[in-house]
Amino acid sequence: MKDWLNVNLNDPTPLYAQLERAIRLAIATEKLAVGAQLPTVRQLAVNLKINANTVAKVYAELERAGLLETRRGVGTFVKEREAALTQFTRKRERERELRTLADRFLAEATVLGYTLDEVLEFLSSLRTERD
Amino acid sequence: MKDWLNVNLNDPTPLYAQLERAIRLAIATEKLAVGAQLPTVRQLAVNLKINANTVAKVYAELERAGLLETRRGVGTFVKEREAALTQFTRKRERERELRTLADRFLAEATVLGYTLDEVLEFLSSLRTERD
DNA sequence: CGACTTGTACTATTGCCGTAGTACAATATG
DNA sequence: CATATTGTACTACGGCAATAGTACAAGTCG
Repeated sequence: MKDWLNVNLNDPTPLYAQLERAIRLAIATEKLAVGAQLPTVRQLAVNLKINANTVAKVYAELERAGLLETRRGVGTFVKEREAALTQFTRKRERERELRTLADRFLAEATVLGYTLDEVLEFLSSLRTERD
Repeated sequence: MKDWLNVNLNDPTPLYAQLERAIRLAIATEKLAVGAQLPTVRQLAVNLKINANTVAKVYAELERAGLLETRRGVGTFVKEREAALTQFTRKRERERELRTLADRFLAEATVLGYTLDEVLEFLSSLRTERD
């Protein structure tokens, strides 16, 4: 359960950045629905085996960004507002971001020993098995 | 000229990690062919506006990984791949990891508004992008 | 009210990334 | 041989990520 929100200690990317990405992604893909409660700061820290401060900073940052809403003594929840942001980004920007994502993904895949062709083949196979 | 091998200072990912990724990717996509010479440590440092030590560490790391070969007073070159390296981990395991990477990548691309087909097309274009 | 839960705010400390500068080692070249 | 070029090694330093611990603030609930 709760396999979203994971963090990789081997990844050189800072934990706070990984966690923020994970939460943003979970919200965007609606694995975290609007109004849903996130794990408490302390609980998530224990789950991910990271420090509570790190989690707290991410929550605070995401609240500043308008994605989350926190109520003391209650918990942290997914706020209503969203969606417009990604659509309003320009085409060039989106392309650049896709490029970044692809670079990361391919680099990680090649570390596993896959060639570019093999990765492409794998992704192609996903196309058929999806809806 | 040489638009591969770039680094983003805004990205929270450490520079050395970004650079390592970029080089691995360039090799995988054969923008850096086997035997090709990489920029010198100092030159690349100037180009990317980062410190020479950072570049040197990446080169050293990639040599340890068996991807590069360095000859003092000459330069750093792409080594011939042995390909047997990756057989250490089990196939099932590698497949599962690739699946995880792919899922995340596709989810993020989807958030950007891309379809699976568009992503595939984009990745395919990387293969033939040779200049 | 009082105990509990939740998020927030500090301080202190450790460790690594990245920079800066310098010196050295090995090789090519004239 | 002398010099330039290339990679390597080392020290020192600043900055920030992350940990650890503690205390506080603002709610909930019995």
